Amino acid sequence: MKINDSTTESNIMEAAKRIFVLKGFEGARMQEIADEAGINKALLHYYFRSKDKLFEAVFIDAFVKFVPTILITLNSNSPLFRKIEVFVDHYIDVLSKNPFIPGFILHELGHNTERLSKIIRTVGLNPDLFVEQVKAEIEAGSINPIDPRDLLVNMLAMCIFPFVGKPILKVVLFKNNEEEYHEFLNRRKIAAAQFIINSIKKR
Amino acid sequence: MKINDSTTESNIMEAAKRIFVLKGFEGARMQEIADEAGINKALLHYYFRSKDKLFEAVFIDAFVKFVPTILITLNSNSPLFRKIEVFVDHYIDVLSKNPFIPGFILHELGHNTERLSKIIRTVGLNPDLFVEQVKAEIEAGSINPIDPRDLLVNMLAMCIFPFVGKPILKVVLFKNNEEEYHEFLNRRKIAAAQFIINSIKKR
DNA sequence: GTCTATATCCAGATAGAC
DNA sequence: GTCTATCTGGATATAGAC
Repeated sequence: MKINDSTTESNIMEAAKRIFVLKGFEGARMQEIADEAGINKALLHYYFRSKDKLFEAVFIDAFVKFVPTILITLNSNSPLFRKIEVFVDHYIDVLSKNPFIPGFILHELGHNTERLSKIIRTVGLNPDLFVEQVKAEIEAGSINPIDPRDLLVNMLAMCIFPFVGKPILKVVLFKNNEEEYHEFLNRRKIAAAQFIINSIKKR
Repeated sequence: MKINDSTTESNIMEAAKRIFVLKGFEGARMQEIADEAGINKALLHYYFRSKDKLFEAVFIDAFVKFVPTILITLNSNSPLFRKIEVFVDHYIDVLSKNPFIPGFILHELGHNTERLSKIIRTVGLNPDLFVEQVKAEIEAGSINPIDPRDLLVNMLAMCIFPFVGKPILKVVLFKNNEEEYHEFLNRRKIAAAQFIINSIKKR
């Protein structure tokens, strides 16, 4: 495991991550990354041979740091409703601190499917445990029938969409007011979980 | 109103839309657009002065053609549950035929907020009627209490996320199998509406 | 390891013939 | 209106001194 000392290499990685995440691969400039890291372009190429290589390093790092730590809550052994509450709360919390990550990952993944999708497989995201848990609840008759994968997609959608959709939501629903948008996000930590649970709860 | 004859100008617009939507502003090349339109670069600049101008024309066109025609179902005078069903069905249907549009609009909007957000305001998306309808239902006691804006966000999220999240969903949930992903989308036209209605329905 | 200077390439934009 | 040829700027990448 690599330690994140304050070496030049990790400086570059952090700077590159900020720029790439904000502007995307095509939009980012090596000059800008160099400036952000407080060094010059030549040094970027000394540490990472090319823009492509630097990007790939950054993308893998961002992906691995994010997606699994979030999905890990799915593999806990909490009861389903509690798990949903924790998942939504935790997910929205993490994304609030890194609001541009989901757009970044989804955009780059969508424009480099072949090259980057093997990264996903390498990380090995496994929803099986969650799927089984939901199936068990359905068979036990404690929740309404639903395809477990649909449920998972819904949970992801409810958490991620407010961030990728921010520019349009802010204008259309929140008078372009950053404050109102943030209140919305805070409410959402509870409201979204409630919405999901309400839908599958047997009453 | 402009008629879409098969003039050179509209040829360019259509070609540019395909390329821009697929690759984004930064990723698109004027050469590629020219090839797609079966003409040469110089002619692009003859009709639209610059890449910026061409992009803006394309973006406005895509935005205006899409967003309002979808949100129009929100302003019909159907009863709420029926409205949700129609909205979800119609929305997913339209997006299935134009799967890259939401990612395109959201990405570009997020990277050009100042410049493009006035376009949103110009189009004038107005959720007031829907908001009032939901409020009325809540006061009448026919659905569970919910912030109408939250409900709208949830509806959008349930429809849009499967498309922007396709690359990751396909790998993680559908064995990288395009066929399975499409079955998922088809199920979803009904399942998503059901999920939403279940959540707010009083029982 | 880090810098300055430079090479190389490519994309957007223009000139000008037809 | 449409083309070929060309200009120009900017971005990635390399050479080579320190």
